[in-house]
Amino acid sequence: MKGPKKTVSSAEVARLAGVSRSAVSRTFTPGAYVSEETRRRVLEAAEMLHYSPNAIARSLSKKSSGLVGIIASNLDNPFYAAMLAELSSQLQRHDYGILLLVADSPKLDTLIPKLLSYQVDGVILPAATLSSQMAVILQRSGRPVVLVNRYLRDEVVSSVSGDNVGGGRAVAELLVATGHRRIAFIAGQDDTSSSRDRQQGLAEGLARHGIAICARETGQFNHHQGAIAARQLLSRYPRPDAIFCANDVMAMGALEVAKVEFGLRVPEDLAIVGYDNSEQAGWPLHQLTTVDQHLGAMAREAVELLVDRLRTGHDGIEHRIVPATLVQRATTRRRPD
Amino acid sequence: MKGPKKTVSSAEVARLAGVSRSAVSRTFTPGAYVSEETRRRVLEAAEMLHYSPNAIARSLSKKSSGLVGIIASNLDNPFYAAMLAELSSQLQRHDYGILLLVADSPKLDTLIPKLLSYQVDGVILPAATLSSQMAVILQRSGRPVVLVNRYLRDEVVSSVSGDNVGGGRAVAELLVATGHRRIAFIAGQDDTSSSRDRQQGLAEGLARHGIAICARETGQFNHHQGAIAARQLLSRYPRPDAIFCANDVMAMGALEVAKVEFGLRVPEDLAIVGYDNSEQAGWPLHQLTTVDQHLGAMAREAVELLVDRLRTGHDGIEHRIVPATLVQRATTRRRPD
DNA sequence: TTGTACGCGTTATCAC
DNA sequence: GTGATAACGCGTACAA
Repeated sequence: MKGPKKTVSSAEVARLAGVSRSAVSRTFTPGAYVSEETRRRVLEAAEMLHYSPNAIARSLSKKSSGLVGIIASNLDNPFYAAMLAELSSQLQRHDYGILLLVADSPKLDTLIPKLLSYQVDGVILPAATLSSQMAVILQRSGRPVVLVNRYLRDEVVSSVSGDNVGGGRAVAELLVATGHRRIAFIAGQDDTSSSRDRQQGLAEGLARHGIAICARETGQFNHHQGAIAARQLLSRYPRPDAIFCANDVMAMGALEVAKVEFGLRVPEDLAIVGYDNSEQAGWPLHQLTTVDQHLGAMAREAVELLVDRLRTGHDGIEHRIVPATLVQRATTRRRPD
Repeated sequence: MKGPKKTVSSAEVARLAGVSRSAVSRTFTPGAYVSEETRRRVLEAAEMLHYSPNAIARSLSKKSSGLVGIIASNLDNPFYAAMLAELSSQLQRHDYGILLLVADSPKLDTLIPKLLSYQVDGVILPAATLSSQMAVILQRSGRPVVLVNRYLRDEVVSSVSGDNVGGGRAVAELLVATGHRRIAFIAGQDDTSSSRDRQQGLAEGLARHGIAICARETGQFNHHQGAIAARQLLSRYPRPDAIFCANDVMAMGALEVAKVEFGLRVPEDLAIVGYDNSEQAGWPLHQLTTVDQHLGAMAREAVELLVDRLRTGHDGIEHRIVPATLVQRATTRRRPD
């Protein structure tokens, strides 16, 4: 029993069913006028021929592909891997297909036009580090674009992000309440809004208690650089008594350096806080205090935002912020009540 | 400066350049007969109009979409996240677009036809756990299909996987050489070839020294279940002195249980070995001995296999195996030389 | 080398 | 309700 090597078209179904191509088309178009009788005959013929409508042809005719482009990157970071899965899931729920572009490749510039050439209806960019220039190029193509976990200063493109400032503030409050005074920050990449805002939130929160961030290093959002940054910070004198990292991966790097290399007890000698509440953060060996970004909600909002633009056709820029929640675990001291 | 809201076609370019549509088409078709003169004029006109060929229309005309479907799953497992990134990168290198399907969603059955309706030229399935039935459905659609990290008994569909048997054997040799005799195994999902083969390799390797696997639990390839499985194993009497897990994530779960709950010293009291050599396995806090699958090579082979089928049109079933390498770290004792 | 004409599979429009 | 017919944007024999 071999399947249909050759592609079978609506014309053949029409012929077999003894109707016109239009009838076939209507049968497969939800909410179109077809009598029960013809519908039945068409479906029967389609079944026999293993027919199913050609989405490519439909796209051409409808001038809309039903495809959404996702430009992913940093899939080695669990947060972005999970984000991709969540976005895909949401888009699939809305019946959109997904054209994936992984941006870690060098020749990204040539890949974007390629994505566009497939007539994607819209684009989602879940990325802290993609050049902002890219978003503008996409926007210029006339399709709705939504940035996730990052925004642009000039607000020229829609975005959904977590409340990074609020998250940073919550961390500040926790650290101060648990007796810390020398608080350091490990940033991600400098030009990302997420890292910048988390730092700002921390600074603001500390300022309320007359404290300033005592030191700062950059960790590029990855484990290795995070470890290096921590090494720098912990070599200072006086040593910080708390480190807030712009994401979990860096925090785990810092945690390792603190325990393994400096023999510090966490949280007695040093408190460490991450950001993202990735699955690993909850594992017994880490028990990392962190901030939950509510990744699922972010994905939902992003897709909703995009789908709304797609359905209604209006093209307003919108900027949504999803609240963040502090998750206390074992890398910070218990807060006195 | 707004971009082209309306889609611009080759006809308009042709008119502006004073040539026929064919000339435009040829200009954008690598290796077609166009004089330098016309090519220049066409490109100039195209530039002015911001024209770029419509891949959807081309697909319809050429009866080939240039799209490859990837059905991903378990993106929370770093191995599969990395695999997706690597496959994408390779496909992009070969100039293929990627239609992504994330299979964790419930209504997968309705999603596959959707994928097919976009006329993907081929499909890659990087998945240990996807139902084998699905692969057959895809195969039946007449498109080349490549399974990654899994194969089917009846060999009816092409595949690329790691040398799981060899990897298991290498682990057995290491454990025996470092003095272990009571060796347990934590399996992934039972019906997956990868888990099955790793166990078989272990069993074979041990058998050479007259040893049998002393106990076995199932951990579903995830951290939580891996921890539960380890809890079971370590509660037995006599306690195993080594545990081999079918992947790293489960091994890290086991490691935590051993250290935190049972207060065991690793590797003195208990050796633990994982599989995948994921990035986390190398982190200082884990230092997990594991087996490197050479994920990059697997992805390369898979794409090569598919692209070859696509270009040449021949449809032979092929089964490739990528060698695995043991990576010794701190969760096993030093091997005496 | 260039242009004409047709086909790709579908949907939209309009008479019937 | 139904069936011709014209788009949709492009590749490509074929003839010139």
